[in-house]
Amino acid sequence: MSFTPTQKRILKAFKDLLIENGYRNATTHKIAESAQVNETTIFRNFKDKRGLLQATIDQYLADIDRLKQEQKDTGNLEKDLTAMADKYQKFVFDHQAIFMVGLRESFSLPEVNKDVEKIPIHFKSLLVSYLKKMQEKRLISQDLDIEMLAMNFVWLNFGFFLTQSRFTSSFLNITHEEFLAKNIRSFVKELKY
Amino acid sequence: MSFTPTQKRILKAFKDLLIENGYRNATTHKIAESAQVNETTIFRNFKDKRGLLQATIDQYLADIDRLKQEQKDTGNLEKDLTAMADKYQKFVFDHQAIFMVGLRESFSLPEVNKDVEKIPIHFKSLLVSYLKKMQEKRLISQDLDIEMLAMNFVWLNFGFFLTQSRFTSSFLNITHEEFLAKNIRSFVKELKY
DNA sequence: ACAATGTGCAAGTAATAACTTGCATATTAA
DNA sequence: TTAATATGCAAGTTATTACTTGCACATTGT
Repeated sequence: MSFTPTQKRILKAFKDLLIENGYRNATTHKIAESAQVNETTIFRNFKDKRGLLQATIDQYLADIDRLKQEQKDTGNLEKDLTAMADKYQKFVFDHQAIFMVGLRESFSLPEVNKDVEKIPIHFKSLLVSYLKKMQEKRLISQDLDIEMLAMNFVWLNFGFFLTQSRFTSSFLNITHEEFLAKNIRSFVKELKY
Repeated sequence: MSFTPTQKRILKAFKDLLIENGYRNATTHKIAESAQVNETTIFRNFKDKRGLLQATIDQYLADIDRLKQEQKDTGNLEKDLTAMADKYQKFVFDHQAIFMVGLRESFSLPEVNKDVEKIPIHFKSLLVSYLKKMQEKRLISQDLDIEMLAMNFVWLNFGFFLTQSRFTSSFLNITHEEFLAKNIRSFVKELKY
């Protein structure tokens, strides 16, 4: 999992092209051009194009494990939920390349799709267990459909992220900070007694 | 805008492949196979591959115009918002092919992306004007951030649709009906006094 | 009955993309 | 200083893909 400077440049170029064109349409020619290396250097370092994808997935999976470790609740709803949403959004942003591939090439690369699916699944279970704990502590209303609220929050974040990343209209887009501040406050309102 | 049975079969096969593989990776060979016609028949009917895309876009644009026409409010918040969400989701579902292409090939086919962007833009402005009207009629709270709530609703629907269409885990997915029933009720709660 | 129209089929073309190979050259490590 | 290692470069291979052409055949309207 440690890479030479050349390998890092190649992987960076590869990821940029994944975001724009997806795996199948990211040509080794363009990767080489963007990384400013000779095309053959790619094959010598990563064996084949699949090797590039595998290296990217390996980085991603290692990072998911790290994400699952850290977790600290304060009991302050707005603060905790903001932190969770922020963490989730930042993670998806950092791994945008593999995330987009998992979405758009879900049919041709089902393994990648399975790996990407792990994010919303983890995010949802994180939310469910957090909300249940808050219910036990009597900090939020007792008659809430927690499963639904958690999914609601996941969909909202997912929808926001994709709108930001795929649409340019300012009519649809706000800043990450504004999203966190306003939308989470409104979500928290739903939870209170 | 009227097509022969052969042309309809070709367009159907094309759209199915757009959903799975996107435009660039939908090969004329596979389209022909799926439509059970000879590959040459495609070119004779639609000139080139771009012609297939254009025909699909034309159908989509005509349908968007139709969507913008129909609009009937009852004043019943839950009913109206459910109808809107339902209409939006059904529309996106019907035009999933072009919708997915606009998302995943936003860099290589920016024109398609622009056309697809029209949906959330229209959906948002529909919601904003509806909520403003309800505010004037004193049917919902006066101190609401309507812009934000409308976008919130758009993101929620968008996130739900993509999760449904791209992820298979039952942990993340519920039925269309359940989504409408539960999530909209919860959204309506936020609006009331 | 016949002419137009649409489709199937076989063959081919030109461009692109993922690799391979062989060799020259530059950098680094003993 | 020398030997290993990494990279650049030029050329080529193989497969795929969008698209073309020419001809045979079948359906349909007059």
